[in-house]
Amino acid sequence: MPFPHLNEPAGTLEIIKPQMTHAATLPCKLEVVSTERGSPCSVCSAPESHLCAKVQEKIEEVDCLSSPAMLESTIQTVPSRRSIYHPKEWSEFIPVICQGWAASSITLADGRRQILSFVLPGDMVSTAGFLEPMSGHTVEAVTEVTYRKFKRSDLKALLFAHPDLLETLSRTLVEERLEADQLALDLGRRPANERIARLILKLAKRLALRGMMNDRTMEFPLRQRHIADATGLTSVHVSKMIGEFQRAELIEVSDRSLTIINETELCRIADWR
Amino acid sequence: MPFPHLNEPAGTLEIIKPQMTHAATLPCKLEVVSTERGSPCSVCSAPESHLCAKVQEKIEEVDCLSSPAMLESTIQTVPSRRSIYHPKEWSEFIPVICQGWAASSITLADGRRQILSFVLPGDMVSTAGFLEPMSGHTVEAVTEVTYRKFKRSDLKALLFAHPDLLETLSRTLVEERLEADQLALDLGRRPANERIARLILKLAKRLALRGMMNDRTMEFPLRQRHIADATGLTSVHVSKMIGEFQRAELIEVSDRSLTIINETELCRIADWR
DNA sequence: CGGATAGTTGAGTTATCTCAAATGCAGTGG
DNA sequence: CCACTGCATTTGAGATAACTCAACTATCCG
Repeated sequence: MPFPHLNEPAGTLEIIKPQMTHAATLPCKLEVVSTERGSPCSVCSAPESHLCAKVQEKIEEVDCLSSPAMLESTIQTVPSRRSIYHPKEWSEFIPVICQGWAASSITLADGRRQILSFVLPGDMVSTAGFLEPMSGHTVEAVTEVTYRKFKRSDLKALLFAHPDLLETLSRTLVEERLEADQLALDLGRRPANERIARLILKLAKRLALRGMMNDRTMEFPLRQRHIADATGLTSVHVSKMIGEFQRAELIEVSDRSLTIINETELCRIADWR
Repeated sequence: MPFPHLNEPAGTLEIIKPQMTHAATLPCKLEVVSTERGSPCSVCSAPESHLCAKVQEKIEEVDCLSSPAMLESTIQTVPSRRSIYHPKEWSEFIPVICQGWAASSITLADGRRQILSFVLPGDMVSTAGFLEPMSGHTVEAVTEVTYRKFKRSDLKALLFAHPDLLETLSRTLVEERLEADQLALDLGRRPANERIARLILKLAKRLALRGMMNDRTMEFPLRQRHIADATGLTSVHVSKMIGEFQRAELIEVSDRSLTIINETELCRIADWR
C-alpha cells in the first residue's frame, strides 16, 4: 500500500461552486499565473487552441445567452501524490488541470506502471474519458495540483449541442492518438538515453507553448520514478542516464528545475525530428 | 529501396466507380466472404458496430434519399508487402480493408519500425487519418489486400452532415486510443513472452468477432518480423519465443495458420485480464 | 529525532540483441 | 527445367543494455 491516504473524503478539500458569469470574473480563488495569451480561464495558461479553451468559450457563450446554471464546476486542490482520477471510482466528473503537473498512467496488479502522459495546466484530464469514464487509468498529482471538475453529463450535453465542439474533440482525440503512437514507437524501438532525451525535449516544448519556459530553464517537478515509469525504465537506470547527461553537460538539474545546456546535442541524441 | 514499384500508376489497377444503389447490389466485384452477420458491405465481415458499417448505412440512406453521386469509391487489390497508405504521399483517400491483413506502422529514417496495429477486414485504415492525412504512418499489406478507397472530402462532408456519425467517430477514436495506451503499457512494461502471448490472444479475439476463427484455429499470415515489429523485439528473439510456446504446447503454428492449444496457460502467460 | 521518500553508486545477473551460419521455400529469368 | 536471388526461419555463441539487489546518503516532514 504505497499511498494509504488516497481518496480521502472530500471534506478535507477546498470546494467552490462558481456561479458562471464572465471570463474576467471567473471565480477561481487563485492567483493569476498568466493571462497574457488571452486564455479564457484566468487561472491556467493553456494555448487557446486547446479543447479546454474552446469549451470555456462555449460555456460563456451559452451562459450569456440562456442557461446560466447549465455548467457547474468545482475547484479543488490536492497535494502531490494524491490521485485525481482513480480507476475503480465511477467518476462522473471530468477534471481540467489549472495549476501543477499530473501523470496519467495504467497500473497493473503486480505494481508495474506505465505513465502515458503528463498532464499540464490547461489540459483536460483524459480527453478520451469524455464520453465514458475510462476504467483502468489513473491520474495522479505530481506536484500540488489545482483542478476544476465538470460534470460529465453537462459537458456531454454541451458537446452534442454544438457540433463544432464535437469536431474540436475529434481533433484533440486524433492529436492525442498520434502522441500515443509516438510513445509506442519510443518504448518499442528506442534505447534509454533516446527515450529520456525525448521526454525532456517534449516537456520543454509543451511548457514553452504555455509560456512556462524561462529561456532554457523549466520547473521540473518530476521524480526519477516518474521519468522511469514514463520511459519504461527503472529509476536506477534513469539516475545513471541523467547523471551521464549532466556529466556530458547536456542538461543541468538542480532543485526541481532543469536547464537545457546543449540543445543541439540533446536533440541529436533524441533523434529529434 | 525495398519496394521499387510502390505507388504504381492507377492504370494497372482494377478500378470501379460504383453507382450507389442498394446494399444487395453494391458493386463489389469480389466473392462474398461472409454475409451472415448482416454487415452492409457484402465483401467484408466486420462487426456491424464498426464505424465502417455505420458509414455504409448512412451512405445508403443518403443515397436512397437524394444525392446519388455523393460518395464514390474505388476498389483496389494490392499484393502483399505493398504499401497502401504511404507517408509522403499526400493522400486524399481513406481506405477501408475488405479482405486481407494490413499493418499500420511508423518507420524511422534508420529503419527501426514499430507496428501500431494490424488492420483487419472491415477496419478503416487509420480512423485518426479521417480529418487530416496522417503523415509519418505507413500502412502495408501483410497478405494480398483488397480495399476500398473513399474520398476524404466526401467522407468528411458526410460526417459533418450527420452528427451521430461524428459521435461514432469519436467513440472509435476513443477505443483506438485505449488500445494505443495498452500497447504502450505492453511495450514499456511487459517481457517478451507476455507481449507475444497478448498479441496472439488479441488477434484471436478480433478475428472471432468477425467469424474468422475456426474453433481454436485462425489464419495467421504474419511473418515473424511483423510480430517482432509489433512487439518491439527482434525477429530472432520472436523465433525463439514462438519455438518455446510450441514446445510447451501452448500453440501450434504451421502453414500460415495458428492454433491455440492451451488457452488457459497462454492467458496466464499473457497476464490476460 | 524518526521515518518515509529520493537519489547515487557498485557488483553481479539476465533478457534481449547482434552476428553468423545453415536450411527451406517461393519467385524469376534464362 | 534449373540456377539464382531474396525472404523467412532456426539455432548457436557471444555481447550488451537494462535490470536487481544492496548499501549509503541526502532530503523532507511531522
